[in-house]
Amino acid sequence: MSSCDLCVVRNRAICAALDPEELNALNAIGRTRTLKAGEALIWEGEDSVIVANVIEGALKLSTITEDGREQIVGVVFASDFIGRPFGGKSGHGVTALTEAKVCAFSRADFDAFARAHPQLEHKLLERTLGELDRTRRWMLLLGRKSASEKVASFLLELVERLAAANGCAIEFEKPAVHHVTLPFTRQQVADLLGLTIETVSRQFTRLKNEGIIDLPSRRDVTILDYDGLVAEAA
Amino acid sequence: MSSCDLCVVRNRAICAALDPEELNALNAIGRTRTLKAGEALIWEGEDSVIVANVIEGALKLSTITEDGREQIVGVVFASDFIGRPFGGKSGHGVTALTEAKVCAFSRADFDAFARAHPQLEHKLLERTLGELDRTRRWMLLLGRKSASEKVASFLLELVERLAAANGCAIEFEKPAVHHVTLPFTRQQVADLLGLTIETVSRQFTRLKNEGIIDLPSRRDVTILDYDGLVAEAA
DNA sequence: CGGCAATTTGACTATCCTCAACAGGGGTGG
DNA sequence: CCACCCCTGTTGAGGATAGTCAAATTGCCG
Repeated sequence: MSSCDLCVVRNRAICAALDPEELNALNAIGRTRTLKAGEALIWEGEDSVIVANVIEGALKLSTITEDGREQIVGVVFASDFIGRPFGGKSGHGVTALTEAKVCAFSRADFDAFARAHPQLEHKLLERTLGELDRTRRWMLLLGRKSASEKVASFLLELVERLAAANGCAIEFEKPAVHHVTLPFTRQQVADLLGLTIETVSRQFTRLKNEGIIDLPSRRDVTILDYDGLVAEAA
Repeated sequence: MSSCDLCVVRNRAICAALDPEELNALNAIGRTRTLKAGEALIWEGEDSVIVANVIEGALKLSTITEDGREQIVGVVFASDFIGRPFGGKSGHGVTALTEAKVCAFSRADFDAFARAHPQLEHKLLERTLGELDRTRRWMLLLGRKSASEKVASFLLELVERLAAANGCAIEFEKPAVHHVTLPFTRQQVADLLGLTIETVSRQFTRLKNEGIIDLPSRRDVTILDYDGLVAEAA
């Protein structure tokens, strides 16, 4: 029995394309790995040597300029795919935001396996197309939105994604009071939104003062007025 | 004989994965279409009904906020793929920047054909992964670079991509004097960089005054000091 | 040559960044 | 168990970058 049978993302990750026998073969070339918060899995600019599925936790993809400015270019959660198959260097580093568990493969092994299993490649293609859509939506935020719009949009996107990552894909009650535990520090939120930490902090407290959100702790946000937040997101 | 035999992007577009017989079958479901500059091929938010290969010219992918702010989220040239296969709405409009020629398919037809031809899906996957890499690099520009860095980076990326699109993939002499004809208006450059038209204009004239570029006409840029431009791009 | 749209230039302003000081809270060690 | 410390986050003041509004200029097309 392959350990995949017990995998919590078995039916949501790209592995869902495989039948039990194929899954066994894939399992044979992968190994699960646990990362502490802050631990890096892939470094920016290195030759792409591993790819992985996220089983649990959250990781950031980010690039840094020579002079130290950082931009987070993606965040992945359970069931998402990490890495750059089929040649090339990885243009961004991958670092755990929370404690995380991934199912990692050597890139060469994965490439060969994928090419032999078109169903898997198809899933990967769908996932990549979706990620590209999401990334392009984020570009509108980075290029054209104000600080207040950025922060509001960020919170909305986060509740939606976390809800999806936790399986409740069917129903998502929008006008309710939501609660989120951020997998980010303020600095990381800033790096995601293209702002400074101070500006992010000011926007958070402004939203709190206006009664749109509450901030029970540094890592927690309660959305008290969902429609108000939508209005802020422009 | 399929018209693909004469196609100038035959060996660079995703069609390169197909043998002559398969190509015939693909050709049967596609039709070439010519677009004038400014003409739209896909509208933002509509159900994805067509996909296409670019044969000639340049097109922009862009999203617009309700209040009219626009962000260009991608630019495609000859041999690039357009559209969103496998369900979903298109999150951005596609509009010709120059006169353009595309090879268009009904999305349903293309989906079915692609699923039956893993080689084609593989090419599409590689292309999509590459596009995702490029898009993520652009996020660093949007989120973390200053106006002067944005404009310099834009010019460098453009000469590189146009050189690649014109086939000279092997050799690209960096330190030489380069000349580019922009497929963009100033407004479109602004929408690409997340700036205003005035700021773009000021940066162009500054680079000109500093002898780094020359501006023979509104649509033409000559790079006089490549290294200087690289230095500006940070 | 005139008209029109795109671009440039100028003056002023607002937003966000920078630098700096302060506050809070979670963990450690006494 | 409490006090202290360090890290993260918040708040404040001032300044710089890019945006806004307005006018002048260019160059393209009939």
